[in-house]
Amino acid sequence: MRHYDFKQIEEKWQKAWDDQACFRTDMSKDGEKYYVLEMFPYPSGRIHMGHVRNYSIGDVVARYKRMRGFNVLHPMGWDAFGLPAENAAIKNNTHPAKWTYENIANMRTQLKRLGYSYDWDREIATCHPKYYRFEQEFFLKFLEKGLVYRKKAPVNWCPSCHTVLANEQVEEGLCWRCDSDVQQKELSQWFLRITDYAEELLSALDTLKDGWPERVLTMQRNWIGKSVGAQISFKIKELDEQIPVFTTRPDTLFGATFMSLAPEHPLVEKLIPGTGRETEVRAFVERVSKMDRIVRTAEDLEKEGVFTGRYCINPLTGSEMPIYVANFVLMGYGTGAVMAVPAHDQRDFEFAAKYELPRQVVIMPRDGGLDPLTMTEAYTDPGVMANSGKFDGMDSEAAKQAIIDHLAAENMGKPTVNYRLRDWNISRQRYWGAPIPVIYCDECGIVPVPASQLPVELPLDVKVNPDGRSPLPACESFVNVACPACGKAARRETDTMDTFVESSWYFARYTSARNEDAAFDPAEVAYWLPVDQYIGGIEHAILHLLYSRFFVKALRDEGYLTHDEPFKNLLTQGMVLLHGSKMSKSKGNVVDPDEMIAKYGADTVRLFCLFAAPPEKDLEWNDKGIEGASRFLNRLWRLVDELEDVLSSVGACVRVKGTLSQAEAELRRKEHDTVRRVERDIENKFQFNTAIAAMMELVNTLYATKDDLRGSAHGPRLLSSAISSLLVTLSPIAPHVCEEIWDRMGYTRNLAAEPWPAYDLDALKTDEVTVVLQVNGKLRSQITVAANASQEDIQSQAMNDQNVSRHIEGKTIVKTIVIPGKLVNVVVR
RNA sequence: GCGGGUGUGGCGGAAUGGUAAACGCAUCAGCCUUAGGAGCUGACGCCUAAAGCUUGUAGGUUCGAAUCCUAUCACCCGCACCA
Repeated sequence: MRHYDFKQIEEKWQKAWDDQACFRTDMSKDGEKYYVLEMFPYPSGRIHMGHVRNYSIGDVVARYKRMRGFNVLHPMGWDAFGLPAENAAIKNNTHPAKWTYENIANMRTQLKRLGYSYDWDREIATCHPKYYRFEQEFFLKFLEKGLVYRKKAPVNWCPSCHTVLANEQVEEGLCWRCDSDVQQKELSQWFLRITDYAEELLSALDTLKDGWPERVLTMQRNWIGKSVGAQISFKIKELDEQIPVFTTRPDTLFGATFMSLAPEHPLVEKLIPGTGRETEVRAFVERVSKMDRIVRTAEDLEKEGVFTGRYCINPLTGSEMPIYVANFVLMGYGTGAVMAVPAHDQRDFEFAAKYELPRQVVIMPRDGGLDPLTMTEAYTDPGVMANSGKFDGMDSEAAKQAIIDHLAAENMGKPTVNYRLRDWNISRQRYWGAPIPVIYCDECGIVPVPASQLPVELPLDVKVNPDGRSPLPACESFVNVACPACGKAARRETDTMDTFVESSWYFARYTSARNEDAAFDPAEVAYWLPVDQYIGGIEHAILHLLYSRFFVKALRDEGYLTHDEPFKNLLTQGMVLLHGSKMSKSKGNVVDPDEMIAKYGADTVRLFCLFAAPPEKDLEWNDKGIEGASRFLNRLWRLVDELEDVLSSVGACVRVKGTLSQAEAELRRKEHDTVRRVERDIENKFQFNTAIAAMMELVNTLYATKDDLRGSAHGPRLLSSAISSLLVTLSPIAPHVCEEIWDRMGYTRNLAAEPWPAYDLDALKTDEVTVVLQVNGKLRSQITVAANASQEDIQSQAMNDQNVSRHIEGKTIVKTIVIPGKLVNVVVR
């Protein structure tokens, strides 16, 4: 009796796979390509259970696809720039680079201990100059093309991180990383023109609908936020100015009775001089702009405003509309100005009621009955045009276009599509990031770093400031540089790029990870992309996935790539919970993977993560549950141990010929049925939990039959065959223990290189089947009949069944439904 | 408010419209053992003598519904004064 020494076994096979370069990938290999990728980790120091789950799912896919004959690319790397390195450097008085590379070394060891089948030759770290030099190259290409630009704009500022944030990194007014209150600040920053791709990013979501979860598509759709409408210009009375307005309801233009501007609107300062209302308006703007962001954007905030003293002209009615500044109008959406239609917009309705502004009904419900004087809320549905001049009587939906056409002809407006999506601010006032490759020259202005001077390396001989401010502006050797254009003294940009830029193209870099001359080898990248299966957490539904989609399109248009989308299929795995909440250090509810591996072994940890829940659902960690997983592998181990004499007597690669006894046929059937079920469950949405359940059943069957079969005519070979099939199908999930048993059974080739077994449909056939008998759809009995029994035969047997006849006695048989091999339903009245 | 999703034993979860609760955890009983936090065998939704009842709730379609449709409730997630 040999003990299941998982530690020794796992070390042995990890070394063997490594020594034989089992998982090195090569484009020239046979088979259809398959690129499976898990979201790469931030090197925070140690892996957590979420990583283990994510990478275990990916590894099963990779190993399974390899066994199915695919040429599989399965790489791993490190999202290595970012704030935590700086914070840790401050705390531990070290350097972010040292901290990061040490963490990478630690975590790489941890991942190797789990036996993942990565091609480690393609490993990348985004903080390495050989990685980010290509990012700088992209930046310069984008700059040349105008896809990246610099502008002074109000930006999201996190006072705690001392840096700006992209809109996507602000969650409910708080910094996504540290939960600090985000402030607005006016700064000159670099922006990527992601809005140029808004329409394609939206419409191409349709091409992903078979491979991406619905809710991720919906979140992206909402985030892009397309609205179709019109831009309309309102002339200001007594001033040579116009107010452009975006509206989705041009059909209500005749009902626009006043104008609302955002407090930050630049026109406000132009409007108020000479009206005698400067003090009041400025006080209001001041008060609103000082309000806490969360309070101000709360929905139940009372709608307030102040009259500016100016009027604009309704382009259709010619009537004067008072211009208000209103607290609910957002500068960041549309044009920051809203034409107010109290009768047909609830916010305008409330605002008008408060300030006693006129209300004009211009859309009537189809069944009439809308009284402007007694209405208690805005009527926002479509209807029939009224009080709208020549448009009266028209369907309001049709009138939208008609009014836009009319305005366009009069040069007062145009059809417009508005997006919620804003350009991506990629400047960060932090040290540990990729330098933005531009130089500021007093003579020449903004000068791109010449491509020949790339990479602009991040200087490592600096010390991070205890207050978190970037040390780069004070780093003379970095900042001071000769202008590439005129040669005079100039200064480098000291902002670095948002780390989401690095993660927007890493999946493509894996295809050419060691190429120092180009970001991507054209043949390699064309062969491998898109990623066939991407796996990661739902938290990246917008940020990373939207940016990556944008980057692929932008790089495509620069000629780097030929694909439109990066990720063909997306699996968003659930979180790993302990006691109902996400594991986190601060909550103190963390299960350490290393401890679990030491206690149960990597195979057991992998098995549990895959068995406890389907991949998309949250997984509740359960200390008893992992013991169950451990018990299963031990049971398998003991089974083979107990059968060692039998197995060694038949050797490897057995074939079974001849007529089988019933018990023998039953085991053979179970073997093939298990292969069929495991294959089906993996192919169908990666349902590893039910695949494992099927394999557990096979082990149970083997235990139940082994003593009878070890002495039967074909028993030994059937037992050997069933165990072999079990090992092959279980090996993607628990690779080490399977390799070890496989080896002990006398097979010489590595299990990792073994093809997936084919199940035999003939073996699945049975002589007899159980047929369920129902009366009026209710289960009454069951009978066993020959598998080839005729419909009539089954029906007559069913009628003769005692339980059935008891329930149909004295009643009229209306009809009888017979599903061959399954059930009989007798309908009586 | 808009959009997406989920409701099944004590727990995690299974069920191409066809025997609800596979597989596992927990629990209980028995066996084995000097001992066991090991292993083996079995029981395990509710109510039961039988019948009957059971997939959040109420309807519907169907010979037959956890599964399809309608309504409703609860919970989770995303966006949100978006003009």
